Amino acid sequence: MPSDLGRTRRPEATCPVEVALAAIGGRWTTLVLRDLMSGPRSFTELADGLPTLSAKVLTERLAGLEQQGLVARRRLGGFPARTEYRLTEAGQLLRPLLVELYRTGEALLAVNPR
Amino acid sequence: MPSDLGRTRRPEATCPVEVALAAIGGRWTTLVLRDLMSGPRSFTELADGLPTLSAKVLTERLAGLEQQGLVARRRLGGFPARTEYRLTEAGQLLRPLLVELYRTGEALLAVNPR
DNA sequence: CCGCATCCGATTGGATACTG
DNA sequence: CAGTATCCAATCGGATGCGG
Repeated sequence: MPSDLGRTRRPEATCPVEVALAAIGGRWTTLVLRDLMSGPRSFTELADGLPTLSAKVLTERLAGLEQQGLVARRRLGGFPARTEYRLTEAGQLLRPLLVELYRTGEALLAVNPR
Repeated sequence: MPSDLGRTRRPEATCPVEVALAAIGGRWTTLVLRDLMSGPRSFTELADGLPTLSAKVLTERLAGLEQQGLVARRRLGGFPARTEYRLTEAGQLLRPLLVELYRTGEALLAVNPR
């Protein structure tokens, strides 16, 4: 955050903060990212780790992340078909942010427990 | 992020990550927080800094932040009435997260420019 | 100055059923 | 296994107008 405090007129897609928010935005997204942080996963493996997440939303999240260049899809032939999802180099950049989200949440809970 | 990778079944409100996301969630919220980071602001000062933000949404954001204990409201008597909003101690805890959001966004833009 | 009330269109996420 | 296709309820954010 340089010295442009208080100057932004509206949320712009090119603002770094907005870019980062877009990456982690949407329900379940941080959980999907967390699972991918520990290594490549197939569609079903991800779905199994998040049992109450519908296939539609998982598809949407993965498509969004792929479009942002954060996740790469790899179709593996054979039958049954398999698809492997893994974080790209760009996706790895999100790790410190997820850690900071966790850290901040813990600090908030310590101050103001529920 | 301890070793509970891949275990969460659904987004739970008590998860630290969800707590942090709730704090910064919603359009404009990070911009409102950024303006408050540099000191107390009145309703109109905040609105002037974010000209395309409707009063309704600003009210909603401030009410939400207040309910989470991140922002404190102080009514100043006199006429016209004045209300001062400032970050609480808990709200100050969000500063490193905002910095990290900015940092991460910059890094993403460097890898994958728009 | 500081909001609240109301309405409304758009987006979101969940449920369900079906396909290559 | 890995999705797509619909449909639907709920939420969200923007616009406008009024009131303390």
